[in-house]
Amino acid sequence: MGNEENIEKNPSTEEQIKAAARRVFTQKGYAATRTRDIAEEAGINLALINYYFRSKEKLFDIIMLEHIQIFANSVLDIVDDRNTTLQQKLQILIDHYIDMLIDNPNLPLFILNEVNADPEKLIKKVGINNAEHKKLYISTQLQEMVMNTGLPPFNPIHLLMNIVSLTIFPFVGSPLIRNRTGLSIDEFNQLMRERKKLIPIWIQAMLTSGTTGQ
Amino acid sequence: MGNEENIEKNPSTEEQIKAAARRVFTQKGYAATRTRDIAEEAGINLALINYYFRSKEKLFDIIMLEHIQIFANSVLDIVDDRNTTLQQKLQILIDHYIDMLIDNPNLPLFILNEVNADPEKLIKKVGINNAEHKKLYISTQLQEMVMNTGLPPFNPIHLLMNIVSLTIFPFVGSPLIRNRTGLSIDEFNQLMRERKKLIPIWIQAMLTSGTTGQ
DNA sequence: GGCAAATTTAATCATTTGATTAATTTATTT
DNA sequence: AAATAAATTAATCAAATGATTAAATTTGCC
Repeated sequence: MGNEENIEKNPSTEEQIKAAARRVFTQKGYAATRTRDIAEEAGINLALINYYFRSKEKLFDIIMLEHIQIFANSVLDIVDDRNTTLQQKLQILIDHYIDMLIDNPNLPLFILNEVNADPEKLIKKVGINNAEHKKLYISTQLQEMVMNTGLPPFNPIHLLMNIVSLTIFPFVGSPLIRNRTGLSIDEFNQLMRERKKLIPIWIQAMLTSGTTGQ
Repeated sequence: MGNEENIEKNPSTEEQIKAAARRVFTQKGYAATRTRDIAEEAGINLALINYYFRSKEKLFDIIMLEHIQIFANSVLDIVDDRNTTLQQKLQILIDHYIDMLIDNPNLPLFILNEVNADPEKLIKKVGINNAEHKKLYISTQLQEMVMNTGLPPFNPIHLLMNIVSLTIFPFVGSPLIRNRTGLSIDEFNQLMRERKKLIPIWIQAMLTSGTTGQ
């Protein structure tokens, strides 16, 4: 009992707990989640959570890290691909994220909350070290694109915000949207899939509208 | 002691508690907030919270209701004004909301969370009765606008989502954005003020781009 | 089968937390 | 000023909650 090392454990129960924790944490957030909720959801004895994960917080950290990885997953590859145009990258990213969000609809709110609770802690924990700030190929492409349009100097932050807003926000607001419109989950998801085609068009329209920043 | 009626109370302490509760609840959410946090923040004795507000939940409901009212405030008037065009309405709404969000930056995440926790409960509590679904003048204007463009049939939900997304999401993501970009609060707010002019232009660009719905 | 390690369980602990109580202080009324 | 009501405080309660423990059970191994 009470062994400190991870010397070979039954992955089944451990994974059961993680799966339950994933569901409960993501749906209710850290503070509102009771370890007993997780135990019940997983159908296991309460003590097993501490047996396998030492503490509620350690378990949470694991789930959080996984979620961040889901979020960051493959994005670097897409963004740093030298064989795709900017437009192609945008399309691929939006496709990727909307599919991911349909599968994990309450991921964004969960992450936004934890970032809000303590931005430093999360960044540190996940370890998005600023070494990651190496020049990505997409940056070069953005620069070029801005040069090539005869448009007034261009603030890329607005562009980035817009893409992220248009893609993610509807999922964050989905409970309210669905409640007000009466849309079913399937109908809502169908709308989101429509946005895969629409968002790139809208972004393009913004760009050629002549103003995307001061 | 323990009187049940609201027969005249010192508004000072009561308001002090409400102000503290507003800050703490909005910043940490319901579950993570301890009544002791509120008492400390207000600089009053813990028991006074129950003396004035009966329970944590009752106090929370009051704060929440206030917040919703801030959100809904004056919107109906703007939206139902027969003397402004659709474009003017859009501009006024965005101006209004961005100013409000600069003053209350963590209001959206707070509300999104509580809606997410229990959509029914919130709607019921706030009492957005569907009687509110009377025909607003803006609906007529939207219809007309859609008719007047020769564009393919138009899904207003996307348009609404886009306006709300572009306006609100940057505030929800602000901790992350600021952390990543190194922007100060003032610089961030300046960006948001820029968006007052930009969002209507972008929306217009979307509309004339030929596709805003299936 | 028998043994040791790993896993699981039920019971319990110590804190935290929302709430209450009884006593004290302050304000209001007569 | 006395009496009454309102507001405030310190102490405490009961339930909830994260965590631990010791015993029981299961598993893997010879």
